[in-house]
Amino acid sequence: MQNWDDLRIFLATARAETLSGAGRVLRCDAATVARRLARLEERLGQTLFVKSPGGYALTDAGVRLLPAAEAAEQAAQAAVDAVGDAEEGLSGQVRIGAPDGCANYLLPQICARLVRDNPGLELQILAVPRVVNLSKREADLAISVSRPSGGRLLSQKIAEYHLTLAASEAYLAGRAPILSRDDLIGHLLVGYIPDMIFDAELDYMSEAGLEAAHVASNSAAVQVNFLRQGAGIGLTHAFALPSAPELRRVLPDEIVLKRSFYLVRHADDKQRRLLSEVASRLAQEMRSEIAQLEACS
Amino acid sequence: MQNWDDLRIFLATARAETLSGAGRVLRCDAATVARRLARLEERLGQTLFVKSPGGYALTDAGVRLLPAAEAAEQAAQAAVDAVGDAEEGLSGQVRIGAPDGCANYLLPQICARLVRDNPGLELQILAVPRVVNLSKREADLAISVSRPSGGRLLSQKIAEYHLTLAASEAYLAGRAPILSRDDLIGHLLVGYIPDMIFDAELDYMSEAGLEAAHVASNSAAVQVNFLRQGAGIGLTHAFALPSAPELRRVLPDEIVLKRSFYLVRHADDKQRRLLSEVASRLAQEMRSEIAQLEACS
DNA sequence: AAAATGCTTTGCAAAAATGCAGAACTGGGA
DNA sequence: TCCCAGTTCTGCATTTTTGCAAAGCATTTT
Repeated sequence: MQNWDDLRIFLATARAETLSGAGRVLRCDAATVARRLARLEERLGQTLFVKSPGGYALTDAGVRLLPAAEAAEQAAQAAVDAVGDAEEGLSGQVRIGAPDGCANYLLPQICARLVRDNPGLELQILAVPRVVNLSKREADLAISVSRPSGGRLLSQKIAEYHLTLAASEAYLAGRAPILSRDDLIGHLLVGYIPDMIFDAELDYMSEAGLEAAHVASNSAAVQVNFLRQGAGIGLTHAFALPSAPELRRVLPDEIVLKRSFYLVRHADDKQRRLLSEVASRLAQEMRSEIAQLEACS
Repeated sequence: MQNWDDLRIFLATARAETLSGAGRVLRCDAATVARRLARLEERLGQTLFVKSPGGYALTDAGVRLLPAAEAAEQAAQAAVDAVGDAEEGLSGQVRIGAPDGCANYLLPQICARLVRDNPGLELQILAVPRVVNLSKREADLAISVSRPSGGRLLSQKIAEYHLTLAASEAYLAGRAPILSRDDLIGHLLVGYIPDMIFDAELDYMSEAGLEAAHVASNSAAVQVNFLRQGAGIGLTHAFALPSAPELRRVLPDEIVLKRSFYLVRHADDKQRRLLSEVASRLAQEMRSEIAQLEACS
């Protein structure tokens, strides 16, 4: 292998499945990516991608090459880890994928504390309305509402949290008090867009025995903002309520759903001290943050 | 890590311990090596080498980086292996280190056959008057006369061979026939340079009860050429005799030393199909070659 | 059907990396 | 003592690589 760096370009392209996509993550022009891939193919004497205006797709030889390129990525990561954090403090970059409720109401303050305490640390929050694809390296760490199914992934349960019905004071003021489940009939419901529920755990409404939402979003944060605007009643994360003072719990004792956050990471990353440290502190901080936020509402 | 290829330069320099040495194996200028190392150090924010006109020596950070760079090398090798040998035939480059007796009288014909049968294959024979350093990647495979002591090395016994006393017809013709060990007294002896014996297994002479050599070389092949020129009597590889028709065995039944060749390779290379294949064919060919050559003399 | 959006490919100018040659330096041997 | 062989370092010409912009294509949207 004459130039190990071409493996980096190959890997990015295999993941992005497109020259321009690879160029974005590599911070270079698509033309450069194309030329370096061409060089790699020439040197290996094998065509690695089938090229089309729709993108680049791996050939058989390409998929054979993939694991080796991933191993090289591991090594490169290990390299920066090896020289980086010899002394105290965490340093480096880690990207955390999370469902948007968590990303909006928990991670900002937690990550802020973490980077304040570790000047060399760089955290990125990737809020995605779907389960984040760790295998494609969209993120180093992912927070999920269920254990991952398969793949070479490690998962650990972080914390439990609760969902509760809530609505704005303004909305409730103009209507009859809600004292039992039956009083919910006729109310506007805020919830998920049914066919965009990417994880069965998010199907709150049917579990709570509620009908489909009248006002819906794929984003938990948007739903909260609906509620704040008085759009109706909806199930939201209890830990989101303190940041929305105009919201009141509805039937807090009757309707309570319990969920858990899981932290999942790639099995190959087990050795990476930085990730292990961030993961453990993240879990710890999330536990206390949830406990505190849920208590004060 | 912005450029994985810099790890390649780093690794070569760490092994060569000198910019110019690294430049030679990398086939590029020393200045280039220096500049790329400087870039790598800058990007990692750590100084990797202490520079002196005597060469480059690893710093602490450098030795921490070393295993990661080696892992990257593994991955790069796996990459070329992955795409290279999908179909029939072996292809790629493998360098075989061997003591010079083996390198001269066995490997040439064996390797010639191997490359003839596998057009994509490229074999290099590294004849060294010492034990070849696999850890520094001087060779992919090594043939040795003893099992390696330590390190992450795998070894397998290939074949037994024999050493016998021999001298040229011309030399013997002018002297009294040698019928017993005692008749050797007064003869000129050809052997190894005592203080250049790099492996105890090569200390034939003392084992055979012979005194120090009058004419010596560190090379078994040179010793054979001494014998062919009628310089005296010496212990040589039985398999070398067929290629030297003017040599005759001396006391063939009384003095016979038995030795073995071992094939040793790096433990990290266990996965590399090409190396495994070459190793096994090499062992097989050497066995039959030795048997054949020793028989016809 | 036509426009528009995403992609790849290509040509060209700018930027970066490389090789070369020479200078400066060090250590070892006659 | 001087010299020699080995190294690293530096400036410059050349080659290579890169980014940009335009062009070409397929697919989807209007």
